[in-house]
Amino acid sequence: MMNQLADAQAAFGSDEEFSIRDLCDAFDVTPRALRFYESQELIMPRRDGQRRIYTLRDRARLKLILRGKRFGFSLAEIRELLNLYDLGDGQVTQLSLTLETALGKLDELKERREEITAVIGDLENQIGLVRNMLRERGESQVS
Amino acid sequence: MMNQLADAQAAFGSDEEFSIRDLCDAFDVTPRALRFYESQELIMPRRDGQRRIYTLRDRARLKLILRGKRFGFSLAEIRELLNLYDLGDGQVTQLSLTLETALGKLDELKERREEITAVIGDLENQIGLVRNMLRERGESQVS
DNA sequence: CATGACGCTTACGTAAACGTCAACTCAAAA
DNA sequence: TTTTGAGTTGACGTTTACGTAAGCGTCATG
Repeated sequence: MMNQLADAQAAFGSDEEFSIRDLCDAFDVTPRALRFYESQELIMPRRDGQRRIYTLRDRARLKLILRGKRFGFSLAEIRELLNLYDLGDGQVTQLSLTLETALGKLDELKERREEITAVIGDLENQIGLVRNMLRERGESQVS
Repeated sequence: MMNQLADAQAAFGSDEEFSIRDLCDAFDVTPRALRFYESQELIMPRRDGQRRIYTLRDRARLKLILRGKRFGFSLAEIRELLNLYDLGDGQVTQLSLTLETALGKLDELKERREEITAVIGDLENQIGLVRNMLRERGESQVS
């Protein structure tokens, strides 16, 4: 029947807390993956007894994890990136050192963006070529 | 920067050839990796007896392979991309079908570029925050 | 009360992308 | 001619990022 009642506790507690399933559904990942990220110290949800409780902050971290993966970063590298974002939370240790790391990562990211731009350009050229071939042969059936 | 197609076509009529070591040194990969890519049909150098001989076209393909990897594409996906570039070489089969695939990949690439731009923006914000914290605390001791 | 549905941990399995090592070929150098 | 150096083919090992199955606890509903 009303499976939503299962969310009753979360509803009472707060609007900003999520079960493992909530996050899985929201980001299309498996519980196994989330537990694995936790074992790798990428997310650290608090516990209600055994059960994991995720906050909005955990959500944001997960978002970054999945983004990082799409760019070919390893989970270890992603953990580094995540640590950079933690600075806003009040941690002050070795701030300037971390700043260096951040600037490095920033350069890396910008270089990657240039690369992807180059690939996009090449691919657009190729597509132009193919379109010409189709036109010349009068076989153009695609927009 | 010249695009990959230009590189590949320059190979036409040219007699520039490379050993496996040449390519390894040029792109900082191991022979094992190149042989593996070959087993996955990403590069197909011709043989002089047993030995592999790579052309400029193979070089261009390798460049694309390594780029693709940096963006988290699997070798299987990269093979698809490479096949798109092969069209310039005279293959005409199922042109319009391939065009569809190419357009799809193009969208995917553009979306990734937007994502990476977002990440860059976030990181720049974080860096700004850290710089402020350093300034306010007057603890900026490391360059 | 029992039966799922969901979650937990522990542990082994797996696919991708190579690394590593052994054993061989083959041509050039010593 | 022996050695050396570069290249080759298996075959097995390794790391990453999970999948999968076993076995258990916990509720909420039939």
